[in-house]
Amino acid sequence: MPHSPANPDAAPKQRVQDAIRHDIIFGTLPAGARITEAALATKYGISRVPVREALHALEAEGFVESKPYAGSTVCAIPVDDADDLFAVREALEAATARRAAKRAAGQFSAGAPDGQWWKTRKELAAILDEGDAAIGNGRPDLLPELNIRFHLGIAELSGSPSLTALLRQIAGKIEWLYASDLNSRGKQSWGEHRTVMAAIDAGNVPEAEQVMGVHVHRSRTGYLSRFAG
Amino acid sequence: MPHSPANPDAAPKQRVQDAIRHDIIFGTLPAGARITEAALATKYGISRVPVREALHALEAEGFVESKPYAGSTVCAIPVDDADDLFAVREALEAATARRAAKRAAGQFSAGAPDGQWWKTRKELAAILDEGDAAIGNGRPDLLPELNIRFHLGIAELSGSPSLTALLRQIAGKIEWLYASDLNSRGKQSWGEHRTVMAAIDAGNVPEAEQVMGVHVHRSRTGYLSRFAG
DNA sequence: CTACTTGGGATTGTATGCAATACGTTCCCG
DNA sequence: CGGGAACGTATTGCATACAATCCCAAGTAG
Repeated sequence: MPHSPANPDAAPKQRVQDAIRHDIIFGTLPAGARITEAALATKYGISRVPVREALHALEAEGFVESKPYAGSTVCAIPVDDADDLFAVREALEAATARRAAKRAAGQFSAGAPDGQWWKTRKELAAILDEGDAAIGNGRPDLLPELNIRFHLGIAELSGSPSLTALLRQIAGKIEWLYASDLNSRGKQSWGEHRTVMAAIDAGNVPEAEQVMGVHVHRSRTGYLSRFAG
Repeated sequence: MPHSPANPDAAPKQRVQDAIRHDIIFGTLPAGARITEAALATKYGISRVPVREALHALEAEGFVESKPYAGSTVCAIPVDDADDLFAVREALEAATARRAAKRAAGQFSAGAPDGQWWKTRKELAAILDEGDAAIGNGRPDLLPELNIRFHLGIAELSGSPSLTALLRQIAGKIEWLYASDLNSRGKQSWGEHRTVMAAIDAGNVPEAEQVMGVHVHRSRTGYLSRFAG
């Protein structure tokens, strides 16, 4: 959902925003490339206004940099920040997992079922199944996208928009890093997701926090060892 | 700079963005309040377009929530997220301080002085002096603003736009929390800033990280004890 | 030859008008 | 009297037009 390749019938602004981000993450738009609103407007057959809003949103996400009256350029891949980004992500996702477990306990027991919560929980179940199917069908290339959706889903379950927004921002950068690398830890990492989900469903707060922390930490060391060698 | 009260000769978009954020942080716009572009446009005597962009930026910052074709409302104060936000901030600022110290070592020794770096370093010195003066003159109310500028300045010194953007997002929320509370730990907390600065200037990487971590941690426990206790 | 000014062209920022969508209200039918 | 569907209003989303700003290059004075 967040960084899907293309949703033809979405709002124009969202469409071009996703398209540009995709082009940046996968290298079609290299770092330092100049971007002009007019060019994108003609390219996508829309006016400058939605393009402009998409660019500003991407600036907030950290993919492009704009200077007033001067134009926008593509930011550099934050490869030097990888270690620190993972460290922050560790603290952040430990918090989302802990809070998700806390809320889960309330959802399963008490008498005020939250429709949104159950919807997200169902989506997560579907994501896990899709991932397993992707592995079974020899399509591990689908895992990165599913991976991000899983982690954002957990953040949704935490019920904290603040934390979700922060994770969304970090996840974008991490997706960028992984796209430059070719993801590999895939299968083993994916299997750990069910452990996280189980801890949350059980309402086991400390275990949820700990398991998620270990999961993210492994992802971090995996990436760093692959990249820095 | 980031959340200044009002800069009359700034761009309209930036001006209304700061004004609205100020109104939200200091309670003029209460949580749940409906916001319409047209009303703000008349209020500030400008067109709907810059207002619209300001609102979208504030949505990315987590202060307002917008639904397509339905309008925007002021978000709730993230008081339940305080603990987690401080935890993430601890990891984040430990990273910025560490990287700032690492870069400082390079700046003082080697032969490639970075103009931007020195400019930020000078601004930080001015901020520290302003804070001392504010305390001396019995104006501790100026400290929260200076406090944020100091921490964002350290992030600038780290040379990482990713980390700076993340801190900016978190700092906005924390400023919001502190505004609902009335800041108190002020004076002692401010004094710790010179310790952080000294560690960075010395290029003492582990000490910079550790001192900043303790500083933020004290701020966290101080807030939580005041609020929950 | 250098430094400063002064144009032109390109690009973003803002204003206005129109189209698309959501929400509340009312009216009709059961 | 209750429920659901059509409708009107309010509000956002997009398109077009214009103004403000910046960058760069050419030209001129010293």
